[in-house]
Parts: sequence; C-alpha cells; structure tokens
Amino acid sequence: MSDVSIKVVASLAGVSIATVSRTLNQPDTVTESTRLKVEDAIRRTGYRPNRAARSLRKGHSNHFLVALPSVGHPHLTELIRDIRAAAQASNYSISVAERRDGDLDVAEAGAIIASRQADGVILVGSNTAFVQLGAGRQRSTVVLPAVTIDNFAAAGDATRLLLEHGHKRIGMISGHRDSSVAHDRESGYLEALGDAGLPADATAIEDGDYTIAGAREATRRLLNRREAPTAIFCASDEMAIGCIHELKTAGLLVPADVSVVGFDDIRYAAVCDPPLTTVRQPTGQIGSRIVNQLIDALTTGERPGDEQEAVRHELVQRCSVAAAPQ
Amino acid sequence: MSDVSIKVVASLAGVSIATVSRTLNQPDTVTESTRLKVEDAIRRTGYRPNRAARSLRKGHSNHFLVALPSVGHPHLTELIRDIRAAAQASNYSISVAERRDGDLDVAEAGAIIASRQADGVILVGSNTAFVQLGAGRQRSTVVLPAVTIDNFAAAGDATRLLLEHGHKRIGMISGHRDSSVAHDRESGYLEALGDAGLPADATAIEDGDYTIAGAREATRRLLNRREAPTAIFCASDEMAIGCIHELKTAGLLVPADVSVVGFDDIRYAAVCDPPLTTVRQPTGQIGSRIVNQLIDALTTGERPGDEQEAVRHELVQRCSVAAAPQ
DNA sequence: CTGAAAGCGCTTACAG
DNA sequence: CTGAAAGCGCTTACAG
Repeated sequence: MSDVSIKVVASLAGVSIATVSRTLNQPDTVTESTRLKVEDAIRRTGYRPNRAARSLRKGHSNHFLVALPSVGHPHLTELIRDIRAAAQASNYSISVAERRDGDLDVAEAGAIIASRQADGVILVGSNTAFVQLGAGRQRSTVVLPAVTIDNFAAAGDATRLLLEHGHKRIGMISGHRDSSVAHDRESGYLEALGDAGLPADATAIEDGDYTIAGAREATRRLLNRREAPTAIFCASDEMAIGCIHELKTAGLLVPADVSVVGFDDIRYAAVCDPPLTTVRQPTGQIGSRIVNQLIDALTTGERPGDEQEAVRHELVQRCSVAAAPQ
Repeated sequence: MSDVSIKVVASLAGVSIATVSRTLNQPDTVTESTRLKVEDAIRRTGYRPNRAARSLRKGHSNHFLVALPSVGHPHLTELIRDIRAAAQASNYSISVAERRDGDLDVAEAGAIIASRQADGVILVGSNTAFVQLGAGRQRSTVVLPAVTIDNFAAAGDATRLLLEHGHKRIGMISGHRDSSVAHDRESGYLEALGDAGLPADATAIEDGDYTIAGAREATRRLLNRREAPTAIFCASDEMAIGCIHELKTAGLLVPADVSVVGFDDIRYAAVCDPPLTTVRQPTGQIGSRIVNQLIDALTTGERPGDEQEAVRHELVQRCSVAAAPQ
C-alpha cells in the first residue's frame, strides 16, 4: 500500500518490469503461469500503477474535464452523472471544474488539453459544445459540434402552451443575456408571441440570473409592470421555484392567478406546490452522445461533421398552468 | 497550443530546459533578462507544462479526490464548492467521485493514493472523514479525524423543538441505517424523546434512503401507523421536501396538521411551501478545515491529533413547525 | 546565475 | 513468450 512501484512487483514475481506491464495491459501475450505469479505479487504488494507515469508514457490520460458555469444546479448535476457514466463505460474518467464567466472559453479548454491534464474538455452551459485533442503525430485542438436540444423550439413550445390556455400577457424570466442558450430560449418565446399576433409591447423579459434570488427579483419587476402578466415562462426550474415562491408571497395563487412553466425537469419539479409544468431535457442521451463523439474523434483522429446533433426535448405537463383568468 | 514541450520553449528562448523550469518554479533564481526571454517564448508558443511529467518527477500531484455517496444533493454540492475554494486557495485542485456503497471505504481511498492519482482523499457522507499520504521517504496512508457537526446533538435540538411545541407523537425519516451519521441522528432523536419521558412505543423511525421518493414512501408508512405522528423529523431537507409533498397529497396541512423539520438547510428550504425549519451545517467552515488539515499533514508529515474537530450547527426556524393539534 | 545529467515510473518497439 | 533499453516531459541536486 505504501511505496510500491512496478520494480518491487517484478522482483517479487521474479520477472522483468516489462512482463509486469504486459500482464496488466495485454494479459494474453503472457504465459498463464507468469500471469499468475505477477498477479499474486500485485495482490501481495497492493501495487497500483502510477497514473502520472502511465499518462506521460502513453501521451494521453484517458480523462476528460467537464467545465460548467455552476456546479449546484440539479439539472447540470444530472448531466454530469450521465456524462460520467458514459465515460466510465469506455474506461475514461472525468473531473468537473466550475467556471465563472458566462460563455464558453475555448482558449482555457485548449490550455487544459495542452497541459495534458485531460484528453478532452466538455463545455457545458452556454452551449453544450466541447473540445478535443487530435492524437498522433499532429496534435491540435478541435471544437466538436454541440449536442443539445433545440432551445428555440422548446421555448416556443412552452410559450405556445401558455397561449393555448388563453394567456395574452406572458412574461419571461431568462438567464444571462450573453449566453447562446439563453438567447435561443428568448427568441423562441418572442417568436411564439409574434406568431400569435400579440403586440410587441406584450413581451416582457426579465433577467433571473439562473438563481432563486434572481428569479424572485425578476418576478417582482414583472408584477410591477403596468400590465402584470398572467403567465410566466422561466428558463429554468430553479428560477420557476423562486418565481412561484415570490408569487405566493405577493398573495397570488398559482396557477389560478398566474400560470408558470419551467425548464429542465429537475427532480424538485414534480414535488413543487403546485407540481411544475416544464420542459425535460434528455440528459442521458446528451451525455452519452457527447462522450462517444469525443472518444470517436480521439480514436479515429478525424473530426466529425459540423452539424449539431439534435436531441429531443419533451413538454411535461403537470399542474402549474391553468386557463387565463377573466 | 499544439505539441509544445519545454524543449521547444528552451530552444526558442536560447536557454536550457533547466532554466525554463526555474523561470516557472523559482523565478527569483533567474536573471531578469533571461526570465523575460523565457516568458516571451512561453507566450509565443502557448506552452503549458505537462502535468503528468511534473507529478511524476515531484512525487505528488497537488490534487485531492473527494468521494461522495451521491453527487446530486444540494447540501453536498455546496460542501464540494467550499472544499474546492479552500483547496484552490492553497494551489490544490480537486476532483469528485461518486461512490455507491453507504460507508467510507478506506481501502479504496488508499488505492487511489497509492496510484498517485491524488495526494489525499476526502470521504464525505457517512462521516466526514478523510485520508492522506505521508510524504517523504516513508509513505503511508493515514486517516485524519473527521470534521463534522455533532449530529447527535443537532438531531436532539430538532426533536426538542418539536417537543416544545407540544408534540407527543413524533416520527423520524432517516437515511441509510448503516452509516454513522444516520446512526448519530437517530440516537439524538431517540434520546430526546426518552428524556421527555415519552414511552418507547412512541418512537417511529422509517428509512427514507435520503431520496425524495424514499421519503414519500416512508411518510406513507408513518401515516399508516396506528397512531399517526403529528410531527416528523427528517434527516435531510431533500427528504423533508418529499415528506411535505406526500403529506399534502394525503390532504394534510403543514404545519397545522403535521409539523416537519429538515436537515442541511439547502437553498430550496427557504422557498418551500411552507418555508422549512431545519438544521444548518456550516459547509464553508467544514470545507476549509478539512482541506487545511490535509495540507498541514502533507506539508509537515505529521499526523494531527485524534480528536474530532467539532463545528457548530444551527437550528433555522421558519414556518413548518406549529403547536401540536388538540 | 546557468547547464548537463540523472531519474521519477511507466510502456513499447526491438531482439532473442 | 520474455528481457534490456529507450524515452515520455519534467525538476533538482551538482558542478561550474
């Protein structure tokens, strides 16, 4: 357990270090009897190959880094879990880093790959993009196409649901304005309202910063408008929870007075009061596709096509939407 | 950005690789003019030292692994964030691993340290214990004392709050039975009831598995008892949220019919309906103390004393507790 | 202050 | 099937 290297194992087993290494990495190129001896020596010493040495020699780490805007959100947590599961299935490990800035930082990702801390970086958040290192002689950092739902369409669906319930004054609580997914969701909302023939001054977007506190303030601002909305579309469930709380604090009933739609379908959505109508993202599919694309690119050395991989969202209807009050 | 090693930088700057290394690691042992040349070469090449090579040479990675029972819980997420912040302040990075089994696995932690993947492992969950590798000639894996609140006392406080409100039938929804923190919280609950002179058959503990779904089932079981409780102490806010939802589904009012107390003070606790009374754990303090103890042990090579570091909990009273119904 | 050289612990052609 | 040797990219005594 303490300081055992491959040398110790080799001498204990009475073989060369090369044979120990082969036993570990290509067991079928070794006689069964030697394999047994080596395995026994490994067991007795508690030997574990030094990862740094292996990475240095092999030129890659079998490790990905996942960079997120904020680790705390249940939706992202779920995505991480699914990414980790897919990676582990292919013998890759992952680690998670939190980054403060709103949008993806390709340079930063490149630096991490350059230092060989990871073979690839998955940038989550603003746009589920990711970056990877071409292996072999020629190394270069390439950006792979994002794997994501169609945020524009999903936001449109959410907004249309509200429209179908007769709402004419529909507010939106959005995330950071600078991120592309926030932008797509706002556009989807805006277009749905436009298509319904609502006047432009019927639109009302407030920034909720993807936080509970931010959403509460945004809700108050919405409520203070000349014509307060009868429905609010929130760009995340986290914000929807804050929004509903603020609505209740203001003495309003959800959904009798104000309907609310969220986004993500985090596990608290179903046990909200009222249970939240929301847009579900298939994190399992997203995670495994990202990881498989990364590994494919790494293995074949080819960069895949540029087309975004679309993944289906789903509108989950629960109890937070009702007909517009008269 | 692509395949630049220390050699490339050295030749570009017209110095030896040793000088490049010194410029990076001990800049004051180098003339300013050479430092400038080297820094310029680094900038132009986008050079990043290979982490694996550095770890291999130095014998340590400046990296900790945090092992958790389940990554998703907001309370643990917050603890991770605080651990990461403390580690970064001392120039350590961390990665997070999820482990399935209930209790801490010292052997597993030792294996990770043996493979030099990390200089230390922090085991969170069952008991905030952690493990570390003595550096220098003699290496050995040592277990450091846990940094934790007094779970026994905290559970007692929560239970006594209910008692003070006149409740005589108080149920508890606990986590995995095999973990030590679950055990401590159950003991605290039990002792508070005993001290209040309640009969032993007034105690009612159900396992909620630390999940929303588990807590909902546990709540149903509690409700089906001959004498249904008028108050429920949940060993996590996550479970309290599930419990409240189930209570409402059963047509009960919280807190008029049943009072609920949670544990952790996750960020959803304040925006629950009703806002949740709960026990807060100081994750910031816990995180920084763990990390500092680890680094101290690593730096000095001494193992600290055996006494657990106690850290204060706090009962946060909101609106989910009321007087027992007549 | 700087460079040449050793060596961290592995893996992998290359011989045999 | 097995071993000796080179080498991955660094850092650090050791000379000068």
